[in-house]
Amino acid sequence: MPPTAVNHPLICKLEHSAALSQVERSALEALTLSRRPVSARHDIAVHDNTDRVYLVMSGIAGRYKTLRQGNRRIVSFAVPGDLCRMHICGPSTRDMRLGALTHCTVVDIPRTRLTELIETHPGIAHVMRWLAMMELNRAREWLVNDSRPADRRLAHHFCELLVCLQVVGLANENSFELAISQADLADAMGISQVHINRVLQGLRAGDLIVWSKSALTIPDVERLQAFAEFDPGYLDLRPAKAA
Amino acid sequence: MPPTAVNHPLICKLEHSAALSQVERSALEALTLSRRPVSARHDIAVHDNTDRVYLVMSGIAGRYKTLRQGNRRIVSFAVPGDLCRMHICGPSTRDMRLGALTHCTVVDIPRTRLTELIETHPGIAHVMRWLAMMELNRAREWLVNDSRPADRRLAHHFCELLVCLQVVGLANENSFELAISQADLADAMGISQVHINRVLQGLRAGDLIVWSKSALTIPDVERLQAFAEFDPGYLDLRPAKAA
DNA sequence: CGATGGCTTGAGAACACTCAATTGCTGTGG
DNA sequence: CCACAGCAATTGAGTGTTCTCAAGCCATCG
Repeated sequence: MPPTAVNHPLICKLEHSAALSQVERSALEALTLSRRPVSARHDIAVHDNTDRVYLVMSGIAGRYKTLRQGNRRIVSFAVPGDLCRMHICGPSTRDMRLGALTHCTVVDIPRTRLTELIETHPGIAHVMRWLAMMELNRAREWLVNDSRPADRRLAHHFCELLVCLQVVGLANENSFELAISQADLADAMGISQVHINRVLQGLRAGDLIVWSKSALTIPDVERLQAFAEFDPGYLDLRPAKAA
Repeated sequence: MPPTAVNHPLICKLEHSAALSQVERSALEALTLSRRPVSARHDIAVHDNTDRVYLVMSGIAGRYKTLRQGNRRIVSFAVPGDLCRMHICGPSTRDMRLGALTHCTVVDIPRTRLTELIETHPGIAHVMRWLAMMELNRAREWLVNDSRPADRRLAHHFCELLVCLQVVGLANENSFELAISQADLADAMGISQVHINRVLQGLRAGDLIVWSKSALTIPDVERLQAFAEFDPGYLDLRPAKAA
């Protein structure tokens, strides 16, 4: 197999939906040559610039909005392979921001070039539709998750991260690197920093997770999934990559 | 102007994104001839049937999921003109349900016929992409909303409902019919029935809303929007319908 | 008249918040 | 090597929100 499919998180992820032709893979790869570092706690997207799409190549970013009261709500994580600001029209989402939670490497993609690719390559158009749908499923799953008690909610996030990082080869069977802060996690769950600390301690005490030195390990994945009521179906990933 | 555009909620809503040709309007209309009543508290969608899309013509429905613990979380409302179960692939969303909150009239649309329309009419394809994007924006806005205190959160839902119903001509400047129960509202907000009752009393006491006899009136729309921190930008509706 | 479904109220417990202080780690400059 | 600043994690204490359980009320409908 070509090394590009393995190393390139976007292609890696998209091919969990449907296989791409070699031409399509190359076209996508050509889009993502020039990379740019973004340090933690800095915004990736220029606020009112809507003619660019951003691809995360490494690190973890977050789509978020800051409320008048001052608290920030992260509405989704963007891990390597995730395209951001795809779905924008007019001045609509001008107050939804995109920031790096850890140090990130990103690619700026002109929206027009991506549109061209979609119009000329049916395979790319197909996987992009799949992407939009999966993002919607994911957002609604986060809403459902918001109704769960905090400990199960947090567990659910960990389960989702595990699967999403496995897709791009950044997690093994039961662990992955997670360098974000507790404050970021709190903002993603909609609870306070003090409280997430105590919830984390609860999960640790129950041997559901081990999180030290930026490495998160899940001793018993099935047990954590059962605890979180996690069912990966909504991510709609094919069981395995059939080269 | 033709009466169909005024009376048909789906066309009415889609034309807030971009104008459709007369041929496209007729094609959509032809899809939605046979209507079916669904009484309150009954599911609209057959659980594991994924080859149909549902269009709400009257009443209010909700997309929801029931958690193990027994509580139900509504992740979005479907008002007249809303297409449901558009975005499904594989067995993914098998546990996300679609139920009528009030008495509803719905149209069952074979997914294949809608796909045909999208493939043959570029205008329809365009507005469908807009629709998917708006649903994602909306879901993320609900997530942000979940971080607000309960009274502001409820106010935000009312503001959104007002705009969405105005789009299809089911709300006037500051009021609309709202026949759903407090329990439904509670499930949409992720709080208990007892609590929503008290939050409602708070909004009523502050003269922010009047809700009696299934009619919701907002005495001062700007004041409620300010209270809820509501900005309709995420719905991406054009200011007015230009015939 | 009784049944039903929805709304309202009370009371105590559980959960999550804020404020504030402490600890530990890490990189930097002297 | 130490002092220091900055950031993240932790802990305590008191407060406020939201929950559950339970009962009562009020329409509507047969």
